[in-house]
Amino acid sequence: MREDFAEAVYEVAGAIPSGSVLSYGDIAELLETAGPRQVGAAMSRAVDGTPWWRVVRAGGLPPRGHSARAMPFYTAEGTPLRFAGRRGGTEGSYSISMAAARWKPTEAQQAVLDDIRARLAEVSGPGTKRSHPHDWVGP
DNA sequence: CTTTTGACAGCGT
DNA sequence: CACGCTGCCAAAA
Repeated sequence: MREDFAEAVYEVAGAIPSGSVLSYGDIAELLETAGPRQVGAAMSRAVDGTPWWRVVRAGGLPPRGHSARAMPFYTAEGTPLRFAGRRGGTEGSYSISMAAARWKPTEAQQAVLDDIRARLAEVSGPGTKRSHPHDWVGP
């Protein structure tokens, strides 16, 4: 049943509740497949309707080249932000308070995420997987 | 098959 | 705090 990596990423993104966020790395870790860059690559091709602004960089910075477009969503959803300088209105430079905004899934939500991961792993199950005998670190 | 390419992460300067 | 470098890993060329 062919679950694309990108598909899995979109499902996870869609599972993030309003007002919360996950980092690219978080999602990569969740899926136990690939790394942050693949998640970013997938998000860049996300279809309209995907809550892309809820997937941010580890440091709390919004997706490259999309900070301005993301801002309204954060203010609307009440996502905890921090502003540079916090002196007057230096807007344009802001970031998300990861400590406060980072999504902490409940058990039920975690189960859903696990399911997504499992379906993704199904693709590279026994048989289709080819080990990498290449990277042995040798004595 | 090899090479290039990212909406990244982490550390050093 | 702002760059710059290196590591990363799957997909596309």
